[in-house]
Amino acid sequence: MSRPTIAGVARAAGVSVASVSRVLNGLPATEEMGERVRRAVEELGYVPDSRARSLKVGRTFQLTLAVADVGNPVYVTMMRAVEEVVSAAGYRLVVTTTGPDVVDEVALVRGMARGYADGLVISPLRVDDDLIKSIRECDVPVVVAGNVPSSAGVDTVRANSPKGMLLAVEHLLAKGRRRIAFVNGPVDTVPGGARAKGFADAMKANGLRPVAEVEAVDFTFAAGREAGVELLSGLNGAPLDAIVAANDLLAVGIMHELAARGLVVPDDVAVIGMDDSELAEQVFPPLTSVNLGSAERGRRAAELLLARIEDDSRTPRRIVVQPTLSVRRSTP
Amino acid sequence: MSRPTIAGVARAAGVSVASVSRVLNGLPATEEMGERVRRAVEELGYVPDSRARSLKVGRTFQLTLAVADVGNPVYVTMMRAVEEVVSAAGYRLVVTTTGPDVVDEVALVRGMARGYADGLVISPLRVDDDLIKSIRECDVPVVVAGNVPSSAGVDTVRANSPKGMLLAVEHLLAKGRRRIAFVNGPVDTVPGGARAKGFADAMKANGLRPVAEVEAVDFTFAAGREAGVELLSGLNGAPLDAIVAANDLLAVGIMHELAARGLVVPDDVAVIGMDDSELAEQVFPPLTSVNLGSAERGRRAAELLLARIEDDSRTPRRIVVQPTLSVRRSTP
DNA sequence: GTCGGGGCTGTAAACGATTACAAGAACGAT
DNA sequence: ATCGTTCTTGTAATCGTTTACAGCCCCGAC
Repeated sequence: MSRPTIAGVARAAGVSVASVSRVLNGLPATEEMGERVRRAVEELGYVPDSRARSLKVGRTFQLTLAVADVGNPVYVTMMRAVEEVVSAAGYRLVVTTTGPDVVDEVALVRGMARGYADGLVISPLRVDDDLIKSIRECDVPVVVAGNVPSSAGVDTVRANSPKGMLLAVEHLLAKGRRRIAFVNGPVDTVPGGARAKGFADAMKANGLRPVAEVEAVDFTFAAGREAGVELLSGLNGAPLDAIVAANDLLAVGIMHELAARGLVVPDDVAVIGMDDSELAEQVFPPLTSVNLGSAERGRRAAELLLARIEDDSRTPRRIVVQPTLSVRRSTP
Repeated sequence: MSRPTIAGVARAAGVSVASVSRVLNGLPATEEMGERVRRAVEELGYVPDSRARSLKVGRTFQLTLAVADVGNPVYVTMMRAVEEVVSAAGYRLVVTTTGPDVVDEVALVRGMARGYADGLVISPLRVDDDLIKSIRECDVPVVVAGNVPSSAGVDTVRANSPKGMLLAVEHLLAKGRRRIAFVNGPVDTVPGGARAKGFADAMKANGLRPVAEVEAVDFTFAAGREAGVELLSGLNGAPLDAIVAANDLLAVGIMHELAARGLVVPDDVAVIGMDDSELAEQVFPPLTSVNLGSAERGRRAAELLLARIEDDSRTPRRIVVQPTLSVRRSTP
C-alpha cells in the first residue's frame, strides 16, 4: 500500500534494480527491457525518491533564492528572472525569506551545508564579516545579489547605486527642481548605505545641498509614510520641490503623506523612487523610478551560479549592472 | 577537505557513530560523551546532511506553498501567514510558483511524491479532475487554499466569495450607486468562477442588473488596464457610477484607465477591489476592498496541514472564512 | 571450433544518517 | 559473592537510490 520503491518495480518487471535505474535514466538497454520496466513503473505508479537519489548523486537539482522580504515588489522582479534562468537549466527554484537580521542570513547560508540545494542566490540586506565568512566556507556555491567588498572574494552581481542616484538628481535638475530631500531606508543596510553615499555624491557633483534627509526604519510602505510625516513636519517652512526615495515602497508611502497634506505630485513636489518595480507603474501618479536592473541582476546572478556549479574553480566574478531611468508622471 | 560526515566526527571523538547521532539528537548520554562529541563537531565544522537524515527518518521538515503568481500581492499576505505558522512548528517553508496552467499544478502535486517536502499548501487557479485525483493520491498531505467540490474529499480552506460580493454590492448601494459594472478575471478559474456567480447573485438579490461585465485575460494589472479600456469604450454612453473588480490588481488597472479618461474616483466612479492586499492601501486613492481573509486562510491552511501531518486519518475538513469590507477612499 | 570482444544485465557496495539490538559496566539487593 | 537492574555504548541493519564490477551471451574472425 505504501509507496513503491525501485525494488518493487524490479520485482514486478522481473528484472534487477540496476536495470530499472538504467532504463529510467536513459542508459542503454534492450527494447524489451525498456518496455517491461516502463510498464511496471506505470502500473505501480512508481516515482523515484529524490532524497535517496540526491543522497547518492550528491545533487538535489534545487536552487535557492533568499530574499529579505517577499512583500517588497523589487524581489518579485528578481525572482521572475532567476526562476526563468534556473528552470531552463533543469533546476527547481525554491524561495525562502530571511527577514532583516543578518544572523538569520548567516544561519541560512550555514544551513545550505545540510544539502537542501545545490546553490544559493542571496540578496542580503545587511552584511557583516560573519556572513562573508559563512559564504566563503559554504560547501555549495553562493552568489550574492548585492554589494559586498571585493576583498570578500565571492561572486556578486550588484547595482550601481551612485550612478542611479546621479540619474535621479540630474533628472530633477533638468526639470528645474533644486530643493531636493532624500528619504533613505536604514543606513546600516547594504542598499541604505550605498544609496546614502550615492545621493550625497550626486548632490555634491551638482553643487547642491539636500533640503532634508530622513532615515526610515525599514524599506516598507508604512515606514515611508512615517518618514513622510517626519520629513514634512520637520521642514519648518523650508521650500521643497522634490523628494528622492531609496526605493519604490518608501516613495509611495511618502506620496500618501504628501497627498494627505494637500500637496500634489508632481506640481508641488516631484517624487522619484528606486527599483522600478511593478508597483511604480501601479500607483497614481505612476512613479518615476530608477531602474537598478533587478531583472538583469537576477538573470546574471542565476547564470553566475550555474556557471560556478559547473566549474567551482573559476575566479570570483563581480558584475555590475548599469541603471536607467524610467520616467513617469511623478516628475514633471 | 570535503565535508565531514558523522563517521569522521565519530573517529575524531573516538566514539561510535551511534553515540554522535544520539548526542546530536539530545538522547541521553554521559556528560563526558557529550563534551567529546560537541568538541569534535565544533572542530570539524560538522553539519548533518539533511538528505541522508530525511531518507532515514522519512521526513524533510520542509513544507511547500505553491501559488500561481508571485506578482499578485494577495499571495504575499497568505505567504506571510503560512510562514509564521509553519516556522513556529519547526518547519522550513519553501515557496514555488506554478503558473496559470493546471497541468503544471498537477505536475507539482505528483512531484511531491518524490519526497521534496512533508506537505503542501496549494492555491490553485484552475482545478480539474486530474488535479483532484493527484491530490488524493499524493503520498504527502495536501491542503487546498481555494474552492474545490466537497465531493473531492480533501482538506480545504476557502473564501466566501458570494458573501464578499454581497458586501461590495451593498456597500455601493448604501452609498447610492446603482449603475454597477463588473470586471472579472478568467471565468474558467476557481476564483473567477466563484466571483462571477457571487456577483450575479448579489445583484439579483438587490434587484439590480449590471451595467456591463467584462472578463480580463488574467488577474494582473495589465489585464485590468485592458479590461478598463474594453469596459469604458463599450459603454456607449450608458451611465456608470461604480465598478467591482475581482481582485485588487484588476481594480488598480481599471483606476488607471479611468484616470486616463479624466474620470475621478470615487466622485464619478466608485471602485471596489477584492483581496484587500497591501496594494489596496498603497494606491491612490486607497482602494476599498473586500477582505477575503487571505491571512486567515493562510493560517488555517497551514494549521490544517500540520494537523494532517500529525494524524492522517482525520476526516477531511472544509473551512470557510468570512469576508469583511475594508472601506477606503475609492468609494464615497 | 575456439577465442576475443562488445553489449546487456545482475550483484553488491556505496551515499550519510538513524535506531533496534546486544553487550558491557556499574551498582544495589539478596 | 551472586544475581538482576538499569544505564550507556557499540555493532550493524536500514532507508531508496546509483554505479563499479563481474558475469553472461552472442557474434564475428581466425
